[in-house]
Amino acid sequence: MKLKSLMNDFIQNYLDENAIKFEDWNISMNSQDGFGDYSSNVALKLTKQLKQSPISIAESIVNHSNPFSDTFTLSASHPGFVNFHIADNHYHQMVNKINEEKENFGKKKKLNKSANVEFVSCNPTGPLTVGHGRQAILGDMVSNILTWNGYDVSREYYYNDAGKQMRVLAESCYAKYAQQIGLKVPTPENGYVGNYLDDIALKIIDKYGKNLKSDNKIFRDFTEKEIFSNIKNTLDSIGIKFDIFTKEGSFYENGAIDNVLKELKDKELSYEKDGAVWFKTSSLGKEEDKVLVKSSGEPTYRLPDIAYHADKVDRGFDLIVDIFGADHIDTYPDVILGLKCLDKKTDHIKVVIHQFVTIKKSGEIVKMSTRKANFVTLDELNDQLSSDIIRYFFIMRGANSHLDFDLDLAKDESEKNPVYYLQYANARISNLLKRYDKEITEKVKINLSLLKEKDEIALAKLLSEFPNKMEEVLKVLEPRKLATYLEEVAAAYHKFYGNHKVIDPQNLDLSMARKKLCEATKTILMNGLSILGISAPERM
RNA sequence: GCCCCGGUAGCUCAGCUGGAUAGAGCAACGGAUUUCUAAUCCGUAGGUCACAGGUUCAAAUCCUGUCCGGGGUACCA
Repeated sequence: MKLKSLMNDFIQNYLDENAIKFEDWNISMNSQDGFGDYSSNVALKLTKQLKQSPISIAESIVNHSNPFSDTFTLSASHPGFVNFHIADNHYHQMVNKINEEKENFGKKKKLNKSANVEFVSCNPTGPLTVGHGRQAILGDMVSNILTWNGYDVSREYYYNDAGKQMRVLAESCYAKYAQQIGLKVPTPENGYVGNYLDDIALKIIDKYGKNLKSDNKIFRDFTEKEIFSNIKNTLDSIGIKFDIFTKEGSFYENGAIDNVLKELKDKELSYEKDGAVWFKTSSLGKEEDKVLVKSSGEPTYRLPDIAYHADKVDRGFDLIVDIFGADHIDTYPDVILGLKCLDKKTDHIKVVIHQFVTIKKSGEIVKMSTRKANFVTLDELNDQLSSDIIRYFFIMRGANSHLDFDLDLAKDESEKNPVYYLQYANARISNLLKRYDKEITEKVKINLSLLKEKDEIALAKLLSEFPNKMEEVLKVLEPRKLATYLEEVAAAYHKFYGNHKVIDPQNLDLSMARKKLCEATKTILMNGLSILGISAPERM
């Protein structure tokens, strides 16, 4: 039944019968018509091996007997393509299949494989910014993509509540506290200055009074708790929940970090110099060695990260995905290298890197600096925009491209806003289906072979591609690709809708066939949108 | 200096595991509205795919170099 495998079988048959050994061909969908639905480059690729012109090879293939003539016919075209013309009947069957399988169409059965997706992983030193937002949305959608493809997915948030940054945070919070009660305590150098700390300081005064000393644990613990609960609320409001929160501190407590150090030392992959412990990365193909433990005795981020990843590998996941910002581009290879040194498996670790986000407001780019509290928080976006819009805008660009978040466009509730294009297609269908049931009450047998118009076949063809598309999306872990596909589906539907009347009491059979096509379209849109975590309203 | 990402229509970007005439949205212009929801559709116009070499039957796509933009390059995370 799978179209691609039939086409591949056809070519394979030809090769086998002519005793040709060859594997390196592909079959791709044609977006423009004129050359059939799919084409293969097999003849072009065989030119050298067979020492014949590509077009004559293509003609020979095309004239070979075709056991799948119910599904496709063939043609050859210059300079040597083998074209597959798919029978409408195939697409009719696909529409039928979509309608039978509904929300399971294109969905993979459980693989019995586990996947772990780590994302956000931001230390509780301040509110989430739009930069984290991109990562949060990306990670959530990647998780959904894996679930859809049969993985058991756990979403993990890794953070450090014990490091230097947290100490600075506590000092900054004390400074705010002291300032609130009239003491002249300066904000620490490189400290945090955001307004959110004022709120927290006030809460501390409320709850614990004005007599706390600067070294009171409350400043650290209370602040962390407050900020972390805000982070969770923010994530919650855009529909993101984590299964596991892992603290960096636990790897100190359970000795994992000491073990890493010991093992590297035993393998002579680390050494001491200037009071610090160095990772001998230069002997592993890197340009220079990296510090694992500072001369102060504190580890760099590298060491716990290695221990943490070793732990993830040991937990036995079949797939480990790390979603990182562009600032990790240079650093994650060190972690992978560390794992290899510990003889850990690493080829099942996939790293998704995304570029940074800027906010565009009134046509101008808002420059952001985290420490100076000159940033746009995710909450601010949340206050102004629906989670659908936020989700959609964060994947409007591929992860590897810089993202200008156009606030004015996002707020625009007109047709200029591309997110509505998808939702509108679904709303149109919903309304039409309701209307159909009101206007046509006669029972009619379903006969999809009445779908012959170009717009109908083009739409059905696109819908049939959904499972292939999801496989592609799985390979690259790139939600944008799915969004692009859904835009194509919506466009094909709007076009069909504009050119053809679905409800026609004069032609009940055709009405029914078209209704079925609409239902299939709705299924695809809803399946796709659910993976993106975007709602599919019935009315707009 | 080194590393990563980007440079495609006036603007924002798809396309990039090489394939046949490079796509979409916005903006511009012209049409469709007694509508199955016009948040839509149809049409016109708009391109040396940054530049230069190379590989190939075939390059926006791969390789090398150059230019421009963004980011990274800590005993910060």
